[in-house]
Amino acid sequence: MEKFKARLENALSNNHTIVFSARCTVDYKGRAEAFLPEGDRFVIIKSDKALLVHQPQGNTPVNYMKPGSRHTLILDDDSCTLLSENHSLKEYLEIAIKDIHFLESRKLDDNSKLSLAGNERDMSDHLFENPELVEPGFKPVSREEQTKYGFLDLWGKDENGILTVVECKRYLADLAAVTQLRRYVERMEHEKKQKVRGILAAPKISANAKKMLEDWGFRFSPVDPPLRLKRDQSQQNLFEY
Amino acid sequence: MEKFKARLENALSNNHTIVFSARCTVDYKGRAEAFLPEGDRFVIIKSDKALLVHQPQGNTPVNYMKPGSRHTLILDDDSCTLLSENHSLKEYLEIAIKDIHFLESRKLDDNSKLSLAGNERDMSDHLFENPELVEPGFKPVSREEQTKYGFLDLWGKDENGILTVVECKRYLADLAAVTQLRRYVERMEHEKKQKVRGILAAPKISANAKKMLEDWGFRFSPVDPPLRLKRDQSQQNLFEY
DNA sequence: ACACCAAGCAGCAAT
DNA sequence: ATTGCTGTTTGGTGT
Repeated sequence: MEKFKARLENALSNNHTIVFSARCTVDYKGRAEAFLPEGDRFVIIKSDKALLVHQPQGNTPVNYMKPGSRHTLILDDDSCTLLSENHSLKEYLEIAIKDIHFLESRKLDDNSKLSLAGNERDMSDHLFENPELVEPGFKPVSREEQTKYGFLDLWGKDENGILTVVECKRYLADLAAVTQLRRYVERMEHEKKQKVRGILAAPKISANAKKMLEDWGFRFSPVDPPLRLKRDQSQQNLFEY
Repeated sequence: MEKFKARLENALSNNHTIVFSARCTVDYKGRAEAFLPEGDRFVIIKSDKALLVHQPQGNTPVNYMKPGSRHTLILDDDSCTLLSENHSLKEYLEIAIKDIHFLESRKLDDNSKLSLAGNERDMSDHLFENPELVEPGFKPVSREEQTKYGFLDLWGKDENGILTVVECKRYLADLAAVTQLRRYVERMEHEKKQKVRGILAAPKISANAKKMLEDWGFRFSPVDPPLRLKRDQSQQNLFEY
Protein backbone atom coordinates (compact mmCIF):
# COMPACT_ATOMS: atom_id res chain seq x y z
CA MET A 1 0.00 0.00 0.00
CA GLU A 2 2.79 2.41 0.84
CA LYS A 3 4.51 1.57 -2.42
CA PHE A 4 1.21 2.18 -4.25
CA LYS A 5 0.80 5.51 -2.50
CA ALA A 6 4.31 6.61 -3.41
CA ARG A 7 3.93 5.61 -7.05
CA LEU A 8 0.50 7.20 -7.38
CA GLU A 9 1.60 10.47 -5.81
CA ASN A 10 4.69 10.61 -7.96
CA ALA A 11 2.63 10.00 -11.10
CA LEU A 12 0.07 12.63 -10.08
CA SER A 13 2.68 15.29 -9.43
CA ASN A 14 4.36 14.56 -12.79
CA ASN A 15 1.05 14.85 -14.66
CA HIS A 16 1.26 11.28 -15.84
CA THR A 17 -1.79 9.49 -17.10
CA ILE A 18 -2.48 6.67 -14.66
CA VAL A 19 -4.37 3.40 -14.72
CA PHE A 20 -4.77 0.99 -11.85
CA SER A 21 -6.91 -2.05 -11.22
CA ALA A 22 -8.39 -2.55 -7.79
CA ARG A 23 -11.11 -4.20 -5.75
CA CYS A 24 -13.07 -1.29 -4.32
CA THR A 25 -16.34 0.43 -3.49
CA VAL A 26 -17.21 3.88 -4.85
CA ASP A 27 -19.18 6.75 -3.32
CA TYR A 28 -20.20 9.85 -5.20
CA LYS A 29 -21.85 13.02 -4.01
CA GLY A 30 -22.45 16.05 -6.18
CA ARG A 31 -25.09 16.67 -8.83
CA ALA A 32 -26.64 13.46 -7.56
CA GLU A 33 -25.61 10.82 -5.08
CA ALA A 34 -24.47 7.30 -5.88
CA PHE A 35 -22.98 4.19 -4.34
CA LEU A 36 -21.26 1.26 -6.06
CA PRO A 37 -20.77 -1.90 -3.96
CA GLU A 38 -17.55 -3.89 -3.93
CA GLY A 39 -16.06 -5.20 -7.14
CA ASP A 40 -13.00 -5.17 -9.43
CA ARG A 41 -12.56 -2.08 -11.61
CA PHE A 42 -10.05 -0.09 -13.60
CA VAL A 43 -9.44 3.46 -12.45
CA ILE A 44 -7.90 6.03 -14.80
CA ILE A 45 -6.59 9.43 -13.82
CA LYS A 46 -5.60 11.61 -16.72
CA SER A 47 -2.98 14.34 -16.93
CA ASP A 48 -5.75 16.95 -16.67
CA LYS A 49 -6.87 15.26 -13.43
CA ALA A 50 -10.05 13.79 -14.84
CA LEU A 51 -10.88 10.46 -13.16
CA LEU A 52 -12.78 7.51 -14.61
CA VAL A 53 -13.97 4.30 -12.96
CA HIS A 54 -14.66 1.51 -15.44
CA GLN A 55 -16.42 -1.76 -14.73
CA PRO A 56 -15.56 -4.77 -16.94
CA GLN A 57 -18.61 -4.09 -19.09
CA GLY A 58 -20.27 -1.21 -20.84
CA ASN A 59 -19.22 1.73 -22.86
CA THR A 60 -19.41 4.42 -20.22
CA PRO A 61 -17.59 4.88 -16.92
CA VAL A 62 -19.68 3.90 -13.90
CA ASN A 63 -18.27 6.88 -11.97
CA TYR A 64 -16.12 9.82 -12.90
CA MET A 65 -14.81 13.21 -11.93
CA LYS A 66 -14.31 16.14 -14.25
CA PRO A 67 -10.91 17.51 -15.26
CA GLY A 68 -9.36 19.74 -12.62
CA SER A 69 -10.26 17.56 -9.64
CA ARG A 70 -7.84 16.99 -6.76
CA HIS A 71 -6.88 13.45 -5.81
CA THR A 72 -5.57 12.37 -2.42
CA LEU A 73 -4.70 8.89 -1.23
CA ILE A 74 -5.32 8.17 2.44
CA LEU A 75 -3.68 5.08 3.93
CA ASP A 76 -5.47 2.84 6.42
CA ASP A 77 -4.22 -0.36 8.02
CA ASP A 78 -4.67 -2.89 5.21
CA SER A 79 -6.67 -0.73 2.83
CA CYS A 80 -6.70 2.81 1.51
CA THR A 81 -9.04 5.46 0.19
CA LEU A 82 -8.67 7.59 -2.89
CA LEU A 83 -10.50 10.86 -2.35
CA SER A 84 -11.30 13.04 -5.35
CA GLU A 85 -12.60 16.52 -4.83
CA ASN A 86 -13.82 19.24 -7.13
CA HIS A 87 -14.74 22.11 -4.84
CA SER A 88 -15.78 24.50 -7.61
CA LEU A 89 -18.32 21.95 -8.88
CA LYS A 90 -19.12 20.71 -5.35
CA GLU A 91 -18.45 17.15 -6.40
CA TYR A 92 -16.79 14.51 -4.28
CA LEU A 93 -15.82 10.92 -5.02
CA GLU A 94 -14.40 8.33 -2.69
CA ILE A 95 -12.87 5.04 -3.76
CA ALA A 96 -12.40 2.65 -0.86
CA ILE A 97 -9.66 0.32 -2.07
CA LYS A 98 -9.48 -3.23 -0.64
CA ASP A 99 -6.89 -4.68 -2.99
CA ILE A 100 -4.64 -3.42 -5.76
CA HIS A 101 -3.96 -5.59 -8.79
CA PHE A 102 -1.59 -3.33 -10.73
CA LEU A 103 -0.72 0.28 -11.40
CA GLU A 104 0.82 1.77 -14.53
CA SER A 105 1.45 5.36 -15.40
CA ARG A 106 3.06 7.27 -18.21
CA LYS A 107 3.58 10.76 -19.49
CA LEU A 108 1.51 10.67 -22.67
CA ASP A 109 2.67 12.80 -25.59
CA ASP A 110 -0.43 13.59 -27.64
CA ASN A 111 -1.38 16.91 -29.19
CA SER A 112 -3.54 15.46 -31.95
CA LYS A 113 -7.16 16.26 -32.44
CA LEU A 114 -9.76 14.03 -34.00
CA SER A 115 -11.00 15.05 -37.42
CA LEU A 116 -14.50 13.87 -38.06
CA ALA A 117 -16.84 13.89 -41.03
CA GLY A 118 -20.48 13.01 -41.26
CA ASN A 119 -21.99 15.12 -38.50
CA GLU A 120 -25.06 17.29 -38.71
CA ARG A 121 -23.12 20.35 -39.76
CA ASP A 122 -21.78 18.45 -42.74
CA MET A 123 -25.35 17.51 -43.53
CA SER A 124 -26.61 21.10 -43.56
CA ASP A 125 -23.54 22.11 -45.62
CA HIS A 126 -24.39 19.34 -48.04
CA LEU A 127 -28.00 20.47 -48.37
CA PHE A 128 -26.93 24.09 -48.72
CA GLU A 129 -24.78 23.11 -51.67
CA ASN A 130 -27.31 20.65 -53.10
CA PRO A 131 -30.66 22.34 -52.39
CA GLU A 132 -32.57 20.19 -54.86
CA LEU A 133 -32.16 17.37 -52.33
CA VAL A 134 -34.44 19.31 -49.97
CA GLU A 135 -37.02 19.85 -52.70
CA PRO A 136 -37.07 21.03 -56.32
CA GLY A 137 -36.78 24.81 -56.55
CA PHE A 138 -35.51 25.36 -53.01
CA LYS A 139 -33.12 28.34 -52.82
CA PRO A 140 -31.03 28.33 -49.62
CA VAL A 141 -30.21 31.69 -48.04
CA SER A 142 -28.47 30.97 -44.73
CA ARG A 143 -27.46 28.16 -42.42
CA GLU A 144 -26.36 27.64 -38.84
CA GLU A 145 -27.97 30.86 -37.72
CA GLN A 146 -28.61 31.83 -34.13
CA THR A 147 -32.00 33.29 -33.20
CA LYS A 148 -33.77 34.08 -29.94
CA TYR A 149 -36.00 31.04 -30.28
CA GLY A 150 -33.16 28.76 -31.24
CA PHE A 151 -30.56 27.83 -33.78
CA LEU A 152 -31.62 27.35 -37.40
CA ASP A 153 -29.89 24.59 -39.39
CA LEU A 154 -30.87 26.00 -42.79
CA TRP A 155 -33.42 28.35 -44.31
CA GLY A 156 -34.26 29.86 -47.71
CA LYS A 157 -37.14 30.22 -50.15
CA ASP A 158 -39.17 27.61 -51.96
CA GLU A 159 -40.02 27.63 -55.66
CA ASN A 160 -42.84 30.13 -54.97
CA GLY A 161 -40.64 32.45 -52.93
CA ILE A 162 -42.15 31.37 -49.59
CA LEU A 163 -39.78 31.44 -46.62
CA THR A 164 -38.83 27.88 -45.71
CA VAL A 165 -37.03 26.59 -42.61
CA VAL A 166 -35.22 23.25 -42.80
CA GLU A 167 -34.28 21.20 -39.75
CA CYS A 168 -31.77 18.39 -40.39
CA LYS A 169 -31.33 15.14 -38.50
CA ARG A 170 -28.61 12.60 -39.25
CA TYR A 171 -30.75 9.62 -38.34
CA LEU A 172 -34.31 9.15 -37.17
CA ALA A 173 -36.36 12.34 -36.84
CA ASP A 174 -38.49 12.08 -33.69
CA LEU A 175 -41.10 14.16 -31.87
CA ALA A 176 -38.44 16.47 -30.45
CA ALA A 177 -37.23 17.25 -33.97
CA VAL A 178 -40.76 18.25 -34.99
CA THR A 179 -41.25 20.58 -32.00
CA GLN A 180 -37.83 22.07 -32.69
CA LEU A 181 -38.81 22.80 -36.31
CA ARG A 182 -42.11 24.21 -35.20
CA ARG A 183 -40.42 26.59 -32.79
CA TYR A 184 -38.19 27.93 -35.57
CA VAL A 185 -41.09 28.30 -38.02
CA GLU A 186 -43.19 30.19 -35.49
CA ARG A 187 -40.30 32.43 -34.55
CA MET A 188 -39.63 33.34 -38.15
CA GLU A 189 -43.32 33.91 -38.89
CA HIS A 190 -43.45 36.27 -35.93
CA GLU A 191 -40.29 38.13 -36.98
CA LYS A 192 -41.00 38.43 -40.66
CA LYS A 193 -44.80 38.76 -40.41
CA GLN A 194 -45.39 36.28 -43.21
CA LYS A 195 -46.20 32.65 -43.88
CA VAL A 196 -43.25 30.32 -43.28
CA ARG A 197 -42.98 26.69 -44.35
CA GLY A 198 -41.18 23.98 -42.39
CA ILE A 199 -39.28 21.00 -43.76
CA LEU A 200 -37.73 18.19 -41.77
CA ALA A 201 -34.82 16.63 -43.67
CA ALA A 202 -33.65 13.24 -42.39
CA PRO A 203 -33.18 9.66 -43.60
CA LYS A 204 -36.15 8.47 -41.53
CA ILE A 205 -39.03 9.72 -39.40
CA SER A 206 -40.98 7.97 -36.66
CA ALA A 207 -44.71 7.37 -37.17
CA ASN A 208 -45.75 9.66 -34.32
CA ALA A 209 -43.42 12.38 -35.52
CA LYS A 210 -44.78 12.09 -39.05
CA LYS A 211 -48.33 12.50 -37.81
CA MET A 212 -47.43 15.55 -35.75
CA LEU A 213 -45.49 17.00 -38.66
CA GLU A 214 -48.50 16.66 -40.95
CA ASP A 215 -50.85 18.04 -38.30
CA TRP A 216 -48.76 21.16 -38.44
CA GLY A 217 -48.62 21.36 -42.22
CA PHE A 218 -44.91 20.64 -42.38
CA ARG A 219 -43.18 18.37 -44.84
CA PHE A 220 -40.74 15.49 -44.49
CA SER A 221 -37.91 15.35 -47.00
CA PRO A 222 -36.08 12.01 -47.06
CA VAL A 223 -32.35 12.73 -47.30
CA ASP A 224 -29.46 10.29 -47.08
CA PRO A 225 -26.90 10.69 -44.28
CA PRO A 226 -24.05 13.02 -45.26
CA LEU A 227 -21.01 11.97 -47.25
CA ARG A 228 -18.00 10.43 -45.58
CA LEU A 229 -14.47 11.84 -45.25
CA LYS A 230 -12.47 11.72 -48.42
CA ARG A 231 -9.20 9.94 -47.80
CA ASP A 232 -6.14 10.00 -50.01
CA GLN A 233 -4.51 6.89 -51.46
CA SER A 234 -2.02 6.51 -48.59
CA GLN A 235 -4.93 6.09 -46.22
CA GLN A 236 -6.63 3.37 -48.22
CA ASN A 237 -6.56 0.51 -45.85
CA LEU A 238 -7.99 -2.61 -44.37
CA PHE A 239 -11.50 -1.19 -44.34
CA GLU A 240 -11.99 -2.17 -47.95
CA TYR A 241 -12.89 -5.80 -48.32
CA MET B 1 5.50 -7.20 -30.90
CA GLU B 2 5.06 -10.98 -31.01
CA LYS B 3 4.98 -11.09 -27.23
CA PHE B 4 2.36 -8.32 -27.24
CA LYS B 5 0.28 -10.23 -29.77
CA ALA B 6 0.42 -13.40 -27.72
CA ARG B 7 -0.51 -11.64 -24.49
CA LEU B 8 -3.33 -9.68 -26.10
CA GLU B 9 -4.82 -12.72 -27.79
CA ASN B 10 -4.62 -14.75 -24.63
CA ALA B 11 -6.33 -11.97 -22.67
CA LEU B 12 -9.04 -11.61 -25.31
CA SER B 13 -9.81 -15.30 -25.39
CA ASN B 14 -10.01 -15.43 -21.58
CA ASN B 15 -12.43 -12.45 -21.47
CA HIS B 16 -9.99 -10.39 -19.49
CA THR B 17 -10.34 -6.65 -19.28
CA ILE B 18 -7.29 -5.20 -20.98
CA VAL B 19 -5.47 -1.88 -20.93
CA PHE B 20 -2.44 -0.98 -23.00
CA SER B 21 -0.59 2.22 -23.71
CA ALA B 22 0.71 2.84 -27.22
CA ARG B 23 1.81 5.41 -29.73
CA CYS B 24 -0.69 5.05 -32.56
CA THR B 25 -3.03 6.52 -35.15
CA VAL B 26 -6.74 5.69 -35.19
CA ASP B 27 -9.20 5.35 -38.06
CA TYR B 28 -12.92 4.97 -37.62
CA LYS B 29 -15.63 4.28 -40.14
CA GLY B 30 -19.24 3.66 -39.27
CA ARG B 31 -21.97 6.10 -38.27
CA ALA B 32 -19.47 8.76 -39.27
CA GLU B 33 -15.84 8.73 -40.33
CA ALA B 34 -12.89 9.93 -38.29
CA PHE B 35 -9.11 10.03 -38.23
CA LEU B 36 -6.83 10.67 -35.26
CA PRO B 37 -3.16 11.45 -36.08
CA GLU B 38 -0.25 9.93 -34.21
CA GLY B 39 0.00 10.27 -30.45
CA ASP B 40 0.21 8.37 -27.15
CA ARG B 41 -3.03 6.87 -25.84
CA PHE B 42 -4.48 4.28 -23.53
CA VAL B 43 -6.60 1.58 -25.15
CA ILE B 44 -9.06 -0.44 -23.08
CA ILE B 45 -10.82 -3.58 -24.19
CA LYS B 46 -13.45 -4.84 -21.80
CA SER B 47 -14.65 -8.37 -21.15
CA ASP B 48 -17.74 -7.62 -23.23
CA LYS B 49 -15.43 -6.62 -26.11
CA ALA B 50 -16.17 -2.91 -25.91
CA LEU B 51 -13.10 -0.88 -26.89
CA LEU B 52 -12.14 2.61 -25.74
CA VAL B 53 -9.31 4.88 -26.89
CA HIS B 54 -8.44 7.56 -24.34
CA GLN B 55 -6.23 10.58 -24.90
CA PRO B 56 -4.44 12.08 -21.87
CA GLN B 57 -7.15 14.68 -21.49
CA GLY B 58 -10.90 14.90 -21.40
CA ASN B 59 -13.73 12.94 -19.95
CA THR B 60 -14.80 10.99 -22.99
CA PRO B 61 -12.99 8.48 -25.18
CA VAL B 62 -11.74 9.93 -28.46
CA ASN B 63 -12.71 6.72 -30.26
CA TYR B 64 -14.60 3.63 -29.24
CA MET B 65 -16.37 0.50 -30.35
CA LYS B 66 -19.53 -0.91 -28.86
CA PRO B 67 -19.67 -4.13 -26.83
CA GLY B 68 -19.69 -7.24 -29.00
CA SER B 69 -17.01 -6.11 -31.41
CA ARG B 70 -14.30 -8.45 -32.71
CA HIS B 71 -10.67 -7.55 -32.25
CA THR B 72 -7.78 -8.85 -34.33
CA LEU B 73 -4.11 -7.96 -34.11
CA ILE B 74 -2.18 -8.00 -37.39
CA LEU B 75 1.62 -8.02 -37.19
CA ASP B 76 3.79 -5.99 -39.55
CA ASP B 77 7.59 -5.65 -39.56
CA ASP B 78 8.18 -3.22 -36.72
CA SER B 79 4.58 -2.18 -36.07
CA CYS B 80 1.15 -3.73 -35.84
CA THR B 81 -2.51 -2.98 -36.38
CA LEU B 82 -5.41 -3.65 -34.09
CA LEU B 83 -8.54 -4.09 -36.17
CA SER B 84 -11.93 -3.89 -34.47
CA GLU B 85 -15.03 -4.84 -36.33
CA ASN B 86 -18.71 -4.77 -35.56
CA HIS B 87 -20.41 -6.15 -38.62
CA SER B 88 -23.94 -5.91 -37.27
CA LEU B 89 -23.48 -2.16 -36.65
CA LYS B 90 -21.28 -1.74 -39.74
CA GLU B 91 -18.60 -0.10 -37.66
CA TYR B 92 -14.87 -0.53 -38.13
CA LEU B 93 -11.93 0.81 -36.18
CA GLU B 94 -8.25 0.48 -36.95
CA ILE B 95 -5.45 1.31 -34.54
CA ALA B 96 -2.06 1.50 -36.25
CA ILE B 97 0.40 0.88 -33.43
CA LYS B 98 3.94 2.29 -33.69
CA ASP B 99 5.13 1.58 -30.16
CA ILE B 100 3.80 -0.21 -27.11
CA HIS B 101 4.50 1.17 -23.64
CA PHE B 102 2.82 -1.45 -21.50
CA LEU B 103 -0.04 -3.94 -21.44
CA GLU B 104 -1.96 -5.20 -18.43
CA SER B 105 -4.97 -7.45 -18.30
CA ARG B 106 -7.07 -9.07 -15.65
CA LYS B 107 -10.22 -11.08 -15.17
CA LEU B 108 -12.39 -8.56 -13.31
CA ASP B 109 -14.90 -9.93 -10.83
CA ASP B 110 -17.67 -7.36 -10.59
CA ASN B 111 -21.41 -8.01 -10.50
CA SER B 112 -22.33 -4.80 -8.70
CA LYS B 113 -24.66 -2.18 -10.05
CA LEU B 114 -24.59 1.50 -9.28
CA SER B 115 -27.41 2.80 -7.13
CA LEU B 116 -28.17 6.43 -7.78
CA ALA B 117 -30.48 8.99 -6.23
CA GLY B 118 -31.38 12.46 -7.35
CA ASN B 119 -32.52 11.89 -10.91
CA GLU B 120 -35.59 13.28 -12.60
CA ARG B 121 -37.78 10.39 -11.59
CA ASP B 122 -36.98 11.08 -7.94
CA MET B 123 -37.99 14.66 -8.60
CA SER B 124 -41.42 13.79 -10.03
CA ASP B 125 -41.92 11.30 -7.18
CA HIS B 126 -41.09 14.07 -4.74
CA LEU B 127 -43.56 16.48 -6.34
CA PHE B 128 -46.25 13.78 -6.48
CA GLU B 129 -45.88 13.33 -2.74
CA ASN B 130 -45.52 17.05 -2.01
CA PRO B 131 -47.89 18.66 -4.53
CA GLU B 132 -47.97 22.00 -2.71
CA LEU B 133 -44.43 22.50 -4.00
CA VAL B 134 -45.86 22.71 -7.52
CA GLU B 135 -48.50 25.21 -6.46
CA PRO B 136 -51.05 25.56 -3.64
CA GLY B 137 -54.10 23.40 -4.26
CA PHE B 138 -52.50 21.16 -6.88
CA LYS B 139 -53.89 17.59 -6.75
CA PRO B 140 -51.71 15.08 -8.58
CA VAL B 141 -53.40 12.22 -10.40
CA SER B 142 -50.69 10.34 -12.28
CA ARG B 143 -47.02 10.43 -13.13
CA GLU B 144 -44.59 8.91 -15.60
CA GLU B 145 -47.33 8.21 -18.11
CA GLN B 146 -46.77 7.31 -21.74
CA THR B 147 -48.93 9.01 -24.40
CA LYS B 148 -48.86 9.15 -28.19
CA TYR B 149 -47.40 12.62 -28.11
CA GLY B 150 -44.83 11.80 -25.46
CA PHE B 151 -44.16 10.90 -21.88
CA LEU B 152 -45.80 12.92 -19.09
CA ASP B 153 -43.78 13.49 -15.92
CA LEU B 154 -46.77 14.42 -13.79
CA TRP B 155 -50.34 15.62 -14.19
CA GLY B 156 -53.36 16.39 -12.03
CA LYS B 157 -55.84 19.16 -11.28
CA ASP B 158 -55.31 22.65 -9.96
CA GLU B 159 -57.30 24.28 -7.13
CA ASN B 160 -60.11 25.06 -9.62
CA GLY B 161 -60.24 21.53 -10.99
CA ILE B 162 -58.49 22.46 -14.25
CA LEU B 163 -56.33 19.72 -15.80
CA THR B 164 -52.68 20.60 -15.27
CA VAL B 165 -49.58 19.03 -16.83
CA VAL B 166 -46.25 19.38 -15.01
CA GLU B 167 -42.89 18.92 -16.73
CA CYS B 168 -39.91 18.54 -14.37
CA LYS B 169 -36.29 19.41 -15.00
CA ARG B 170 -33.51 18.79 -12.50
CA TYR B 171 -31.51 21.82 -13.50
CA LEU B 172 -32.00 24.62 -15.98
CA ALA B 173 -35.25 24.51 -17.97
CA ASP B 174 -34.49 25.49 -21.56
CA LEU B 175 -36.39 26.05 -24.80
CA ALA B 176 -36.63 22.33 -25.44
CA ALA B 177 -38.31 21.86 -22.05
CA VAL B 178 -40.94 24.45 -22.98
CA THR B 179 -41.73 22.82 -26.35
CA GLN B 180 -41.91 19.46 -24.61
CA LEU B 181 -44.45 20.81 -22.10
CA ARG B 182 -46.41 22.46 -24.88
CA ARG B 183 -46.65 19.20 -26.81
CA TYR B 184 -48.07 17.41 -23.75
CA VAL B 185 -50.56 20.19 -23.02
CA GLU B 186 -51.82 20.24 -26.59
CA ARG B 187 -52.09 16.48 -26.68
CA MET B 188 -54.14 16.39 -23.52
CA GLU B 189 -56.37 19.27 -24.65
CA HIS B 190 -57.05 17.36 -27.85
CA GLU B 191 -57.77 14.11 -26.02
CA LYS B 192 -59.91 15.49 -23.23
CA LYS B 193 -61.53 18.30 -25.20
CA GLN B 194 -60.98 20.82 -22.43
CA LYS B 195 -58.63 23.56 -21.30
CA VAL B 196 -55.33 22.24 -19.93
CA ARG B 197 -52.73 24.23 -17.99
CA GLY B 198 -48.99 23.70 -18.20
CA ILE B 199 -46.42 24.11 -15.44
CA LEU B 200 -42.66 23.81 -15.78
CA ALA B 201 -41.10 22.81 -12.46
CA ALA B 202 -37.34 23.31 -12.20
CA PRO B 203 -34.78 25.14 -10.06
CA LYS B 204 -34.05 27.63 -12.85
CA ILE B 205 -35.25 28.71 -16.29
CA SER B 206 -33.39 30.52 -19.06
CA ALA B 207 -34.59 33.98 -20.10
CA ASN B 208 -35.63 32.89 -23.59
CA ALA B 209 -37.43 29.85 -22.24
CA LYS B 210 -39.26 32.01 -19.70
CA LYS B 211 -40.45 34.35 -22.42
CA MET B 212 -41.66 31.49 -24.59
CA LEU B 213 -43.35 29.88 -21.59
CA GLU B 214 -45.24 33.09 -20.85
CA ASP B 215 -46.11 33.63 -24.52
CA TRP B 216 -47.88 30.30 -24.30
CA GLY B 217 -49.65 31.06 -21.03
CA PHE B 218 -47.72 28.48 -19.05
CA ARG B 219 -46.28 28.94 -15.60
CA PHE B 220 -42.83 28.39 -14.10
CA SER B 221 -42.72 26.84 -10.64
CA PRO B 222 -39.32 27.15 -8.95
CA VAL B 223 -38.56 23.83 -7.25
CA ASP B 224 -35.38 22.75 -5.50
CA PRO B 225 -33.38 19.87 -6.95
CA PRO B 226 -34.49 16.49 -5.62
CA LEU B 227 -33.34 15.07 -2.30
CA ARG B 228 -30.13 13.11 -2.01
CA LEU B 229 -29.72 9.49 -1.02
CA LYS B 230 -30.20 8.92 2.66
CA ARG B 231 -27.21 7.13 4.09
CA ASP B 232 -27.02 5.36 7.42
CA GLN B 233 -24.52 6.20 10.13
CA SER B 234 -21.99 3.60 8.97
CA GLN B 235 -21.73 5.41 5.66
CA GLN B 236 -21.08 8.80 7.15
CA ASN B 237 -17.66 9.49 5.85
CA LEU B 238 -14.99 11.81 4.60
CA PHE B 239 -17.48 13.85 2.62
CA GLU B 240 -18.46 15.76 5.72
CA TYR B 241 -16.04 18.56 6.54
C1' DA C 1 -37.25 -4.28 -32.48
C1' DC C 2 -38.60 0.56 -32.31
C1' DA C 3 -39.54 4.89 -30.05
C1' DC C 4 -39.10 8.07 -26.68
C1' DC C 5 -36.43 10.31 -23.11
C1' DA C 6 -33.08 11.30 -19.26
C1' DA C 7 -28.15 11.88 -18.41
C1' DG C 8 -24.01 13.34 -12.17
C1' DC C 9 -24.96 13.72 -19.83
C1' DA C 10 -19.93 15.96 -22.42
C1' DG C 11 -18.19 19.09 -25.55
C1' DC C 12 -18.60 22.98 -28.61
C1' DA C 13 -19.82 27.32 -30.43
C1' DA C 14 -21.89 31.76 -29.96
C1' DT C 15 -23.74 35.37 -27.08
C1' DA D 1 -20.27 32.53 -17.63
C1' DT D 2 -24.70 31.33 -19.76
C1' DT D 3 -27.39 29.41 -23.34
C1' DG D 4 -28.52 26.33 -26.96
C1' DC D 5 -27.65 22.13 -29.28
C1' DT D 6 -25.16 18.07 -31.31
C1' DG D 7 -23.45 13.45 -30.20
C1' DT D 8 -19.99 7.61 -33.80
C1' DT D 9 -24.22 10.39 -27.90
C1' DT D 10 -25.20 6.12 -24.03
C1' DG D 11 -28.42 3.78 -21.40
C1' DG D 12 -33.03 2.69 -19.75
C1' DT D 13 -37.93 1.85 -20.18
C1' DG D 14 -41.96 0.90 -22.37
C1' DT D 15 -44.79 -0.60 -26.39
